[in-house]
Amino acid sequence: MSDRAGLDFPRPLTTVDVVIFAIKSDALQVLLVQRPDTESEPFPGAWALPGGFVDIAGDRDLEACAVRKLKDKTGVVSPYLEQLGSWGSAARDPRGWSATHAYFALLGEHAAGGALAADAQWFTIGGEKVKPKLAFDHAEILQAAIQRLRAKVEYTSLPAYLMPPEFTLPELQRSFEIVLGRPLEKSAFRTRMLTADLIEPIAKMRKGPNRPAQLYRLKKAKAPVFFARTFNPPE
Amino acid sequence: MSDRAGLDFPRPLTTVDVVIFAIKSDALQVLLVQRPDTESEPFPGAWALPGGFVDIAGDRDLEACAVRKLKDKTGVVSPYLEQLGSWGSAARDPRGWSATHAYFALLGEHAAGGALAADAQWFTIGGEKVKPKLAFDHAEILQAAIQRLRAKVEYTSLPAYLMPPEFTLPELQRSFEIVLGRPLEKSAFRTRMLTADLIEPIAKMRKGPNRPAQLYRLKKAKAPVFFARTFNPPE
DNA sequence: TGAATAGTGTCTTTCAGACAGTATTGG
DNA sequence: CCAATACTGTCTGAAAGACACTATTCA
Repeated sequence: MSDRAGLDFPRPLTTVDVVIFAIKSDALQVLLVQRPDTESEPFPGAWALPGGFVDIAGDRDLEACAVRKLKDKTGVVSPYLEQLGSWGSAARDPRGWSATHAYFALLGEHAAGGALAADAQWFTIGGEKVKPKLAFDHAEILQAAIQRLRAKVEYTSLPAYLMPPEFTLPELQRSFEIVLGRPLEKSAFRTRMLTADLIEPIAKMRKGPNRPAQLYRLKKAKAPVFFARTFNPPE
Repeated sequence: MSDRAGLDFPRPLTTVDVVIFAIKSDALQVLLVQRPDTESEPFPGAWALPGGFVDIAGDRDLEACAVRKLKDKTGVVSPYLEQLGSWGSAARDPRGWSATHAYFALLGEHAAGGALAADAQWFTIGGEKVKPKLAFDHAEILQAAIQRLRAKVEYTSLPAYLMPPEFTLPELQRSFEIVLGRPLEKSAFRTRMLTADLIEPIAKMRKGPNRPAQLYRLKKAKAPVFFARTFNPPE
């Protein structure tokens, strides 16, 4: 770098993309948007992660930009937003050297049911991907997000953010199991959750054709809890 | 985004910074570089993380850019390089909206002793920072790197990358303890490491004024090992 | 009363924590 | 033999795995 603020060299394109997860229909799903079907845009008509260019006039920082894009597509703000990583190379965008800052968000089932943007749609995750072929390197980013989510669910309380405001312990366990793709032991799960200072019972029960279940809610402004052991370490 | 590749809007500055850790003099240290003392540059004379602008002609991708900056300052390539996160905002660089992609690298004690660039120097880490006031938001990035390193050392084998090619188990344990800032139990440490399929004994011993210690080396091209429990979970 | 699901208890296993005890070198 | 450090063994405790058992609702 020379002196006198020599900033007249070409700069990469800078974008932010958000991997938005929710549990719908008893499955882990991700929100995708369809790219415009104009030939002048890269990947016309393809599905992609919600995202776009950083607006240096409007976005104060990267996270604000991610929140904006999330809000644009879902109308809600996520209870959990974490930076996933960044991907930048000469090849990932045909328009030139570009770098994207990827975030991942967890939405409660209630929030995921609201009014989506017209070009947005939920897709079920199968294994570590989704059926349609994704634009750019978004398949790779999505895979990283799924791996990160699965890894953290082994030893954190992240699935709590996928729940509606009131939920039962069996429902919470089901969310863990959906993300992990394997069953968990009921009693170990219960003691872990109840000793974690994460949730609190409310004076209501979930009724059904069987024994009612205690309803809980997340404790106020609760950051994710980290456990000292993973679940059920697959040998 | 309109059609016809309307890319003529202002782009953020894009940089890569690397937090380079090594153990020297029985302490965790980080490599910093001094910024040029010209008034036309931001933070003249201040210490900063090694880094700089992405060169869209020369750097194939972000990681290649990070490797280049690491090599420039230390002359070596790191056995471990992990993406840490990105920081981008209107305020962090007086020259305008900028985003940096931060990496962190672990260097073996041997590699950290080589010939540094003239403007580079090692600094001991105290707590979660370093004595000099850092340029930009680099104090925040350094703090995040230290927290990430400490957190991962609880349940991974990362300190193995801070070792020279041949080392004893007590030496490896000492590296864990330096990073964590607390002592570990000898026998639990040994069984954990030896069952991890991480290191292998070589036909040599480390001599001293006492019982010789078995020397080990990292197994070939070994990715970090994840343990199912943390050490010594602080209550 | 029985189906269904919620929730508890009990026994076992695994592995870290604590710490004592043995091993092997140089002086 | 002694100091010093490497290494092993043994007991304990905490939390998970497995799984049986009890509890409470509706039909």
